[in-house]
Amino acid sequence: MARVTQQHVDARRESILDAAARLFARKGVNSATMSDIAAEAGLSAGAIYRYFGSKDDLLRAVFDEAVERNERLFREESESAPSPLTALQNIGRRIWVEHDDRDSLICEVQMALSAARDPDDFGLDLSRNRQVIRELLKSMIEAAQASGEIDPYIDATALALILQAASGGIQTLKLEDGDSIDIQSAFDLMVQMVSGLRASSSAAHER
Amino acid sequence: MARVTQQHVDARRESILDAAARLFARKGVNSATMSDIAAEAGLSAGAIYRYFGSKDDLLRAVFDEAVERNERLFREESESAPSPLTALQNIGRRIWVEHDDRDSLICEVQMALSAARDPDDFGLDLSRNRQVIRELLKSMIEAAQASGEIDPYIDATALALILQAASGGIQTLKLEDGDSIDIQSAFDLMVQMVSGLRASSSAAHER
Amino acid sequence: MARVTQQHVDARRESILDAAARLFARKGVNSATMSDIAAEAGLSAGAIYRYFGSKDDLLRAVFDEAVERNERLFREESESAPSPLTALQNIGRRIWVEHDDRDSLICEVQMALSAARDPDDFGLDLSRNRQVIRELLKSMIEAAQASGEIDPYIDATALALILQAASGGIQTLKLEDGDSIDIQSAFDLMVQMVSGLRASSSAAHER
Amino acid sequence: MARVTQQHVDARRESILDAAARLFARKGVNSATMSDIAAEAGLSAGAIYRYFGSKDDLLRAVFDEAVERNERLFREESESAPSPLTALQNIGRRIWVEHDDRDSLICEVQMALSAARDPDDFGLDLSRNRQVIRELLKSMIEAAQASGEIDPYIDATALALILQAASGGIQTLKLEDGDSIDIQSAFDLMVQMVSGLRASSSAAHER
DNA sequence: TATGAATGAGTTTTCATTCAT
DNA sequence: TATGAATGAAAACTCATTCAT
Repeated sequence: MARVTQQHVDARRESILDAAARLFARKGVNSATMSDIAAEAGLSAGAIYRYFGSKDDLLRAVFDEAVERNERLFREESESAPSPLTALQNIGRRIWVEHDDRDSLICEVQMALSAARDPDDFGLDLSRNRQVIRELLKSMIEAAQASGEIDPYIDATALALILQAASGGIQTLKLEDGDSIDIQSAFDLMVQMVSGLRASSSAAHER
Repeated sequence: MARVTQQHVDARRESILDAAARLFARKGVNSATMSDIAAEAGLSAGAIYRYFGSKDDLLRAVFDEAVERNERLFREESESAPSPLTALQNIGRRIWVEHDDRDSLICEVQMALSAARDPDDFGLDLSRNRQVIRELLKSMIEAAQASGEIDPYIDATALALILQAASGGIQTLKLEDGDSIDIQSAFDLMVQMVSGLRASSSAAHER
Repeated sequence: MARVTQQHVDARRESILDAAARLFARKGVNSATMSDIAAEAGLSAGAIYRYFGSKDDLLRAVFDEAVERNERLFREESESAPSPLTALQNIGRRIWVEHDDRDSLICEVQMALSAARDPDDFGLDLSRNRQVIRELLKSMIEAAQASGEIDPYIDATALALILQAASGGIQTLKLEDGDSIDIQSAFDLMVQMVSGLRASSSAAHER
Repeated sequence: MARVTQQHVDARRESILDAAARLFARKGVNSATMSDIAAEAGLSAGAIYRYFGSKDDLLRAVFDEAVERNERLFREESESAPSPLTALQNIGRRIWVEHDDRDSLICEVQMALSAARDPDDFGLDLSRNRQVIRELLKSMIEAAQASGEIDPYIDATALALILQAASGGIQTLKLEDGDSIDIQSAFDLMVQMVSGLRASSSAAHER
């Protein structure tokens, strides 16, 4: 296998990362053994160590990739969308509705991680990442408020938190109860609820 | 030793259950060791086995209790509230805002469980439980629609799913990022968004 | 085993330390497995971890104890002996001739350690310890020179090095070829060689 | 490929043997991995197996070569030296003072081996080898006694043991504390101590 | 009943060895 | 011949569970 160059190595790395993300999300970080992951990737346990120094390294890599995907998602949509609200909707659609196996992991992995690990280890990074996302959401909401798409009297921070919570929750439910759920309808309704905030503006700032 | 009556036994059982729930939520099911739990309950590791046959039994008991609490929560509120929407709001408030350590576990434990276990074991029960909750929510929403508190053209199933997802997500965020979050504002906004569905009804059923 | 107090715990710790020292010396640090050590101590592998956090901890403990024994040996003899040379001889005798299994490990363990480990880990401590011993030997030799027991023209540093080398070497040989060796005669001759340095003084400082 | 002749194969074998000896001595037999050795020899791990059937084979080969070098050392010196004592001194000098990396391994390797391996495997050979060396030393000492260079009342066996022990010990110290040691002075003193045995003869056999 | 020492099965990790290229 | 990816058999370590006290 002397000729199996970088390309092959990269592909392997990817497939391990993929398998790990899948299993971390499915079984939890602790329950997913290196053997499980190796099997899922079509390898023996020991082989993984050629690509990742330890289970923790692998975990970190999965996490980093999830973070990166998330950022890319936000960046792409906010750059290409015609308006802030549209951007928000597109991001929401991609998280709620459209997704391959890999995309769905963006949030699950983080939740699985946080549920399964000592906060001292990863917790800070996870928490920081969630906060960053919340800030991004808040900025987009404020932009939408500035452009008149969302009621300016709404508490942007609170809305960002709700969107994050609902998205996270939906990911978990999709992952676990996948078949018995009609995501599309839920997403449409969510959009409607956010849009509805325009009409109810007077009620809002009088509370 | 005959004097160590049922009362004492029950108290011990309770405190173990309590400690277990706390630790399962805090560290994840796998990372919480029997010794951890015993220490948290003020016992030695071996003693737990007098009250629960195995860690799995304990896990199951914690789960069952969480389910039971959840049911009690719904029952109490729907019986005492003056209207369906108020009931929903009260339930929401108790889940989002008011809660002692124990209550906050209602959802976390479920998430922790689902994140940490092989779906073959617990998954079905968890999934079934979540479905039951969704049905309950749906019934309450439909009741609110019947009484004119919520726009009747709204998809009750979708709303139930959103409420469940958001509540679950909020629990996780509270558990992990607790300090940096303003739950009360988020809850108020959530209430407003659900209420807002009344005003936007015409838009909704024309989609 | 609730009543098995500190005394029992200490005894266990001792016996594990004992077994570990024996096996480290006999098979080398790497080849001596935790199971080996446990078996030698009459335990299962896992049990050791109740007393020592890791194999490295155990190694360190064995090392520390060896150092301590060594120091005690030097201290006792140099305090109680009637003269510096006698002290040196007594120390020598205890290292070369008299010794139970445990004492013989004083040096072997250090050699086994150094032979089997990455110098980055333990090497510095080992080296420092050996240097300390050499300094002690040198001081004793100089005292003997001051009191006229050893030729003052002898290079005390060089003699200390020789004594340390010979003692270390002897320990290894004893450990490995034990039965086929007549230690007593070798020790007597060594004493004679050191004593002989008195007579050859003139030759020495004329070189 | 037919051109890659015996010459090339032998050179490769030599360089692997060299690398292995160096690493066995430096890191210990267990800690030196086949990859380490291969890298040190400028090869890949798998390639070694073209020259040595297994790590154990390689170990054995290193050992055998060390033995052979040792024997050659003794043979050369005892043949070329003008007198038995001079031969002993020359051998000593080559072991204590002069040596390239490879020569210094003569003893270290044996010590590393013995420290790192189950006595059942190699131990016997090692022990036998050491005994052979001791016998050689003894013969040379006896020759020196016969020629009047060393006091005939000295116990030749005991002196051989001391020389072997001191040489072995020195090798270890040199390997590990190399820089902080003045070998030359120690060697000179050792020579002096052996020579001194001439003068102290009367004292010796009267003890 | 409670303790906590001990066991043993399971998990991560390492590395000699094999083998497709 | 040489490579280095992959395997698989240990070895370190963890922890649910048992049991003598």
